[in-house]
Amino acid sequence: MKIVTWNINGVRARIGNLTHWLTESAPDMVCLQEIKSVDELFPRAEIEALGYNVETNGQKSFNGVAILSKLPFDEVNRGLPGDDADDHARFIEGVFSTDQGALRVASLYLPNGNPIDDERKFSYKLAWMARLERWAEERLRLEEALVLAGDYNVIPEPADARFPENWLGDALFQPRTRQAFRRLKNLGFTEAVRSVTDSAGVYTFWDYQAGAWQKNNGIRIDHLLLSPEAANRFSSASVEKHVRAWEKPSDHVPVAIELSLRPA
DNA sequence: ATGCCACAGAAACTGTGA
Repeated sequence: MKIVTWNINGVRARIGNLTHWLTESAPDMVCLQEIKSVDELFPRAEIEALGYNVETNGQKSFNGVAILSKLPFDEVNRGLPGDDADDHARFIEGVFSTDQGALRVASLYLPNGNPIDDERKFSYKLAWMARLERWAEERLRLEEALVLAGDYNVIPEPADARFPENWLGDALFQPRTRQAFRRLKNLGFTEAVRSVTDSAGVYTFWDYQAGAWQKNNGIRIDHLLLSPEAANRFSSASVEKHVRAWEKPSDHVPVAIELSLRPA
């Protein structure tokens, strides 16, 4: 089973791009972030026509996440628990039946957190990460195949940026941000890409500005975390970098994993 | 120190992103 995370940066602006990629890449499941659309305007017909079930947690203008799946949804949950006052659409979870039992997949869009001296921004990011950690700890107790896929807005290590020195003052590379990501991983997750390669220069985002793509000035901020039950079925990971060179690209590219699971 | 570029929504600009 191929599971992919992709920050699409506006699903309506990029629906042609998305359907072309779905046909080419043929994923079983896709976690989208930054759909920038309310649920009513999400272009579901084009995606359903390719054989996908669609569940969204959208919002006007910003944020918004979705899961596209060839497997039917047994259950859908919207929103990360832990703060009833948080009205950002950054989280959706789906549960599926496989030959190995339940598969639980979350599509998450972690807050950017900049600027770091703005309490409303950076502390919101850290609070969101703390909520994610609590939620993940609870879910791990289920001992299911669990995949936390999304735009984490976290550069985990210096090797995950072409120019790490440029990111020292940025919320994506702050010590507290990196520590929160380590704390989450250390609950018992395997980070998919880093478990198959320790190479520097693996990036998932290149800014639109200042020719970042042409200069390969990238960062690795889109991640998939696997529970032990998912990691035991995990065989490969790949970054679909060529998509960044397409016409009207997202600034992020798809990150894919393969799990040896079959539909129930 | 800021803009570079891009999207959405309201409206020819602002907010947000990373």
